[in-house]
Amino acid sequence: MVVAARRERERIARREAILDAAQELIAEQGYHGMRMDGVADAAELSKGTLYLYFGNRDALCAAVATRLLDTLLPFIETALEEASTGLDAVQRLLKKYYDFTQENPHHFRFAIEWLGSGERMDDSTEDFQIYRGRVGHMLSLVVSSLERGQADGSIRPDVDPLPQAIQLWTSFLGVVLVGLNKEGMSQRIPVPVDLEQLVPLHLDAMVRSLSSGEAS
Amino acid sequence: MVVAARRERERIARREAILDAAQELIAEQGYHGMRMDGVADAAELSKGTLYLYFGNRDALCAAVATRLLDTLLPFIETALEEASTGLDAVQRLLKKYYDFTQENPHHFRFAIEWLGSGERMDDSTEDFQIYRGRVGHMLSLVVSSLERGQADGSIRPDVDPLPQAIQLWTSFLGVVLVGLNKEGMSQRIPVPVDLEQLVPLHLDAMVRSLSSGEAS
DNA sequence: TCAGGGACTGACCGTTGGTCAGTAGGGTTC
DNA sequence: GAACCCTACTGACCAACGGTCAGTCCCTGA
Repeated sequence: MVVAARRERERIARREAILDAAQELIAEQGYHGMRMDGVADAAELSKGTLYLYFGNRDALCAAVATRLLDTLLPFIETALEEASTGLDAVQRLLKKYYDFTQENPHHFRFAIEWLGSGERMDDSTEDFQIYRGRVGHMLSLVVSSLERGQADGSIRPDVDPLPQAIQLWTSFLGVVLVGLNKEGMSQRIPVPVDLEQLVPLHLDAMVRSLSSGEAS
Repeated sequence: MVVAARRERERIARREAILDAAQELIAEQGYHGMRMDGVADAAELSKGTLYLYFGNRDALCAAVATRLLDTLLPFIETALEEASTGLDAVQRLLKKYYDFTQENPHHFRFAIEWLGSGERMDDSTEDFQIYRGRVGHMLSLVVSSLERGQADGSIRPDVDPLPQAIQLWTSFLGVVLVGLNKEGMSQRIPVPVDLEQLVPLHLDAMVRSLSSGEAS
């Protein structure tokens, strides 16, 4: 059926239009500032229509997050190729992710909220499953970098790659979370400190703890 | 005026009653599940009255959080006294905080949400200022432990205590955040890993990166 | 020409944080 | 002890927002 194929194309195009509208609103207002009414207005659709394309608000957020994360992946893959050792690859990967959070702070906040949400956020929708898959892929890149480091001798052989990758990832999340709100945070954390140096400091700590001790 | 003194006592008692109600609801339902109507019902007051004692919902949450954090401090102080070295003190402190998050997961989620909230959460109220002060005190304990470690030689002398304390704290936040939802997280992170080992793994990494290399 | 159905609409609903005009009653003043 | 005042408290009300659904429009295929 030719009609069915055209319908499918139109459906995908409309979905993309909704995503465009949502992404722009999120970039302006953050995930919390993004309203379904606002997306409907921006996409020139009624609110009800949004729910024909996305299960609920969280699913729409997840779909936008997936889009954003997909723009990051090529950069990370390039960085991994350019790395001289596995340990170097881990550093470059985290650095690239950090740069990404600086450009897309709202995406990062969404990810953090999801991880901390307990049962509050409905992540059973298909769009969320897809996002989850992307996160899993990112983690697998950390794991393989650790394995690469053990193969080339730059990373301690007694490291267990999978749990260590999670440790690397999650500890990095906390550092970035605080480093992200440099302006507001200096009031939240009632101590005078330059948050700009936090990420390099953390990367240094991670490298020290992973390094086999061989000359780099 | 005797009357004024009694009024003041009554006011404090009522405030405590509201805090009791809120704290119980938070323990049951989490910070997000806590409703102002629910607190009013539980405290046998009208909702309007709550706003005579707390600037807004966030302020009430912060006041409960302050209460909880205050129960943690003595345990941490004891742990610091029992520590043999500064490096040991850092480990014990983080471990005690971790135990606290296991017992009070909702408090921890609130703290994370505050840190990541950007401008969303109104933390300008007096109750929030007080909470902020408590957080600052916790951080100062990490700083002094690092200094102690440099004095007794267990921690590298080239560590800068204040930024390093923030790095320790924030990286720990991320690890605990993920470790907290052990059940749900195993579906969020699409990788099979025992999240129970995450915190020890992270503590080990932190010790490796801080240690001066001297025998413990 | 007409029946079928997919896409879309927008008025409506429930929930919830926050507001404010009004009330009750103990304290103060004369 | 009467009149007044002031503090604490009330609860009906509002606006914002995620989500729903009966109804409409129009393309398609017979």
